[in-house]
Amino acid sequence: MTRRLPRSFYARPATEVAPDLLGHVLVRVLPDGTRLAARLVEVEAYEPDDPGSHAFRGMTARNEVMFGPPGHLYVYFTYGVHFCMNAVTRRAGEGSAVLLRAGEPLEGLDEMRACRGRDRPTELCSGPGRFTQALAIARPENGVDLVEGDVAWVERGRRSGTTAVGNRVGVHDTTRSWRFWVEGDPFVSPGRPGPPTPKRRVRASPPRP
DNA sequence: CGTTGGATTGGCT
DNA sequence: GCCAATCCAACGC
Repeated sequence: MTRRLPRSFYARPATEVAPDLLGHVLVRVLPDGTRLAARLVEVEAYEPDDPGSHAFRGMTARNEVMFGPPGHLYVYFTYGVHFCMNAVTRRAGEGSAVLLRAGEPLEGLDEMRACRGRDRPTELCSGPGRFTQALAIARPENGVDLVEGDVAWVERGRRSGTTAVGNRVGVHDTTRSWRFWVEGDPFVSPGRPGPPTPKRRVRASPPRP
């Protein structure tokens, strides 16, 4: 039996692949052979007809990997400081991916600490920018094959806990609740302004005294 | 061609 | 709670 998730796993809508990824293990092998691993606990889906997606306005040099075949890593640079990584989903030409937002460190914690400059396990892979930094994933890793390559892949892991659903972080769209995480898992990212669970609509403020 | 702001984070007021 | 860091795609003129 093989532990690695096959191409067919990724060749589905991101909204299906995303929750299914929770519990599986992202493995990253550094150039020197060091193996790092983290259990996925928080992801977000980005679909073709989705204004919040980089792919929404068509293919560009930046997002071309998103339009390639499924099972590849789409890495992009943001805020002039950080990298974020995604697993490409659906079929070539469609433009869809799952953002890997957080993981529980399993192997290579000291290497991750060196990359991150932090010690606490919850500060290693809990957040999309942190996650890529901990695994030493940046521009050179954009486009790597997660199914046949030897740089990074996803192995089958055990599903545990309940899957929670909410709005995506930093995406101003309350109609697509495509963020998925393991309920109560301590390695889920803090999500700055507070985890974007479905927002309540607030009524006009009451009369002042 | 200039401006704006983002699938973020960490440090400081 | 606020903001700087620091690149670049998207959009307006």
